[in-house]
Amino acid sequence: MLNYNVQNTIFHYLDKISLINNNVSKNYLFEIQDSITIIQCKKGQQFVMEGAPVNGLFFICKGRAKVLKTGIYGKEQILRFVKEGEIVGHRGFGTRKKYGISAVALEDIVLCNFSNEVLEKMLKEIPTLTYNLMLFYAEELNKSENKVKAFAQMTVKEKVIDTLIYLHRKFGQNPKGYLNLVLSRKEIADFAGTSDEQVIRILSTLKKENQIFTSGKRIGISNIDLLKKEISEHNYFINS
Amino acid sequence: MLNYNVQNTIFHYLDKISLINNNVSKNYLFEIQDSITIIQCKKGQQFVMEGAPVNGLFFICKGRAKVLKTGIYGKEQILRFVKEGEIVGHRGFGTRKKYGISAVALEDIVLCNFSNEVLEKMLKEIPTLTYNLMLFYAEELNKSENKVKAFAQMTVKEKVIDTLIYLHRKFGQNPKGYLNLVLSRKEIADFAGTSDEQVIRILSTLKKENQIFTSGKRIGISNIDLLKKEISEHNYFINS
DNA sequence: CGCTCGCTTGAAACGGCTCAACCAAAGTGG
DNA sequence: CCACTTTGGTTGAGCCGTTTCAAGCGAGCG
Repeated sequence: MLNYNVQNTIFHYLDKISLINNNVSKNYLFEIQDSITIIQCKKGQQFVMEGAPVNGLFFICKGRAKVLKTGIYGKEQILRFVKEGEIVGHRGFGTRKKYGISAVALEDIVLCNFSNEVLEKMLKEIPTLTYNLMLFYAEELNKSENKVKAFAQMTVKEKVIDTLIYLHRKFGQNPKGYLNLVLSRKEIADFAGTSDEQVIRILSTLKKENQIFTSGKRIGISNIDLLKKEISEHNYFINS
Repeated sequence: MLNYNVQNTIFHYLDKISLINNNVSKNYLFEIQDSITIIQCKKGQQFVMEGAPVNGLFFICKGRAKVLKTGIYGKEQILRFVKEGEIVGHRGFGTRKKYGISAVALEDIVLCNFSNEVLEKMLKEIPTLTYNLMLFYAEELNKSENKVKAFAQMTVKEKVIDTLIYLHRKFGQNPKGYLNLVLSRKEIADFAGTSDEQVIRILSTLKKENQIFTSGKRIGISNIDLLKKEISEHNYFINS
C-alpha cells in the first residue's frame, strides 16, 4: 500500500479503457501494476515509431492521436485517428519484432503502456481479454479492408467526403456544428490519400454547394445525411 | 464409431489446417465433429457472400480462392488470395451479423466450415486457439494497412509489380519459372486496383524490359530480386 | 466453320498532381 | 509597437498518368 496516490492515478486512467475494465479484475491489475506505465505526451510528440523494436501495447487514457505509416520521401499515410479508450501499437507482440506503424499525439495526451511480458502473461491467463482483443482486431481488419476498397474505387472528392463523414462519426460536432477534431488540410489529405491542394479545392467546392462551412481550420457539416448521399452509391462509410 | 470413413475424411482434411491442428486435440474434434461440415466447391463458385448472414468460419482444406468486396457497378476489389490451410470468413462472429466479404473458388476446392455456435464454444474453451487466431488477425491487419498505404502512394506500374511479387511469394513458381497461380488479366487488375487494359500495358512493358515472360495467361518472372528493386524505394512488399 | 471470350493495342478525354504565386494569421525580434 | 519571418491556407495553370472507348486479334469450343 505504498504510494497510494500513484496507484490511484493508474487505476483512474485504466478505468477509461473498456477492454481492460471489462476483462481484468482490480486485484489482477493491482498485482501487475509495476509493469504498467503511465506516460504523458506533448502535442506533436511521436510515441510509437515505425521500425523500432516493439515495446508493448499503448492505450489512450486521455486525448487523441493519429496512427500512420511513413512512405517514400517521408509522405505519410494516416491510417486512423484514435481517442480515449482505444489501442495503439497493435501487433506489438507475437513473432513481430518491430512496430509496423507510427503514432503521433494530436494534443497533450496521457498513455498507458503494458510491457510485452505482462501483456503476454495477461493474454494467456485471461481468455476473455484475448477473445475481446481478437474481436477488436477482426473489426479493425474489416475497417481496413473497407479502406482498401475505397482507395481503389473512389474519386478524390468522394475520399475527402468520406473522411469528413468518418471524422463526424468518430468525434462528433460541437453545438455550432463544427467537427470536434481540428486537423490541418495536410492531415486530412494524408488520411484521404491525396494532396493538401486537392483537399482545399474539394472543401471550396463543398462550401459553394452549401454542404459545409468553415472558420479557419474548423470545418462544419451542414447536413450529414446529405453528405452521405454523395457517396452512398459506393455503399461505404468508414465505421467508427 | 459409426461411419468411420467419414470421420476419417474430416480428420484428414482438418490435418491440413495448422491453426486447428496445433491448438485443438483430436479428442476435442471428435466430440464436436457433428458441427463441422466438409464442403466441395466447383471452380467459380461463390461460397461466402458479402451481406449474407454469418454462418461460421471457413477453412481451405484444398485448392485456392479469392476474397473480395463488390463495389459500385459490380466492380470487384480482390483483397487477397487464399490457399490450403488458410481462413476465410473472418469476422464471422462477435456482434457482426453479416459477412463483410465475398469468396469465390479459383478451382475445385474443399472447404471445412465451423458453425457459429461451435466456434464460439471452442474459442471460449481453448485459449491458445483464441490467442493464435488473434495473432492471425493482427498479422492480416498489418498486411491490409500496408495495402492501404500502397494504394495511396504507388503508381499503377508499381501496384502491378507488387501484385506479381505477392503472387510469387505466396504461390511460388514452377520449374519453368511461371507463377503457380494462373489468373485472368482482370483478376490481376482487380487485386492491383486498376483496369485490365492497364495491367496488359504494364505486362507488355515488363516483357520488353525482360523482367517477365508470358505464355498465354501464364506469367513468368525472370529475376524476382530485380523486380523487387523496381519498387524498393517504396520499401514495401505485401507479405505472404 | 463461325461464334464467343479474353487478350491486346491505340487514341482521346479526363482527373489529379505538381509547381508557383499569393494571401492571411500568428509569432518573433529589434 | 511595428516590421519581419514563418507557417499554413488558397487559387490558377499546365502537365502527366490513368481511365475509357473502340477496334482488332487469337485461341478455344460448340
